[in-house]
Amino acid sequence: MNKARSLYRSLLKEFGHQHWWPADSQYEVVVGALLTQNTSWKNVEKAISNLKKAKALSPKKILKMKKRSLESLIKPSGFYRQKAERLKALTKRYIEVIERGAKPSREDFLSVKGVGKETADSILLYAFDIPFFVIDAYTKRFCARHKLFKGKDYDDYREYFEKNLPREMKLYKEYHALIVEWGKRY
DNA sequence: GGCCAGGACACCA
DNA sequence: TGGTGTCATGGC
Repeated sequence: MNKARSLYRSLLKEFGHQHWWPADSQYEVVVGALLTQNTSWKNVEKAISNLKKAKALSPKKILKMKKRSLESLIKPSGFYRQKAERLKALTKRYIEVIERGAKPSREDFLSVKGVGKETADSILLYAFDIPFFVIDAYTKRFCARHKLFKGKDYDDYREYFEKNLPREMKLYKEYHALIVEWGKRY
């Protein structure tokens, strides 16, 4: 067993299953992926709760809603002006992807302003069940701390994990969630 | 009361 | 390509 796999086993043993991504629908995952950018999940929960209470957590509602109204609902998640703008753009793309029917590509979401690699991969993995390994600041710290891998940029790290793990969507989901949990503690 | 969160982008050299 | 400023709220 390689080091990436054995570290996964220790994380799972220490923290247990994380049950990511907590959401009632696929679209809710997409919304959460954008709102959680550089933001604690607690604050994202408040924003999503506001959207639910306003019965606005659907692609059509979000698109139809006035930007000011959307801003006030997602305010707790911070950066609310740009997030309102970007959430609308992402939602528009999401609808196109769904209506097209075919499996979404990374570029489908990466090309949306405000969606970078981590957010795009989070959407592909957690909303669409497509095995892209999600990299974040914790992951890089995790690699350094355990002398697992030293990469140059995002895709270096992603490829490292994807080459050293079986290509299983459920494993990718759990591993990333565990690394985040690890990162909060250490 | 300061620090930072489940980032991304613009602008600069 | 690398470094820095900006966006903003709420929890600890």
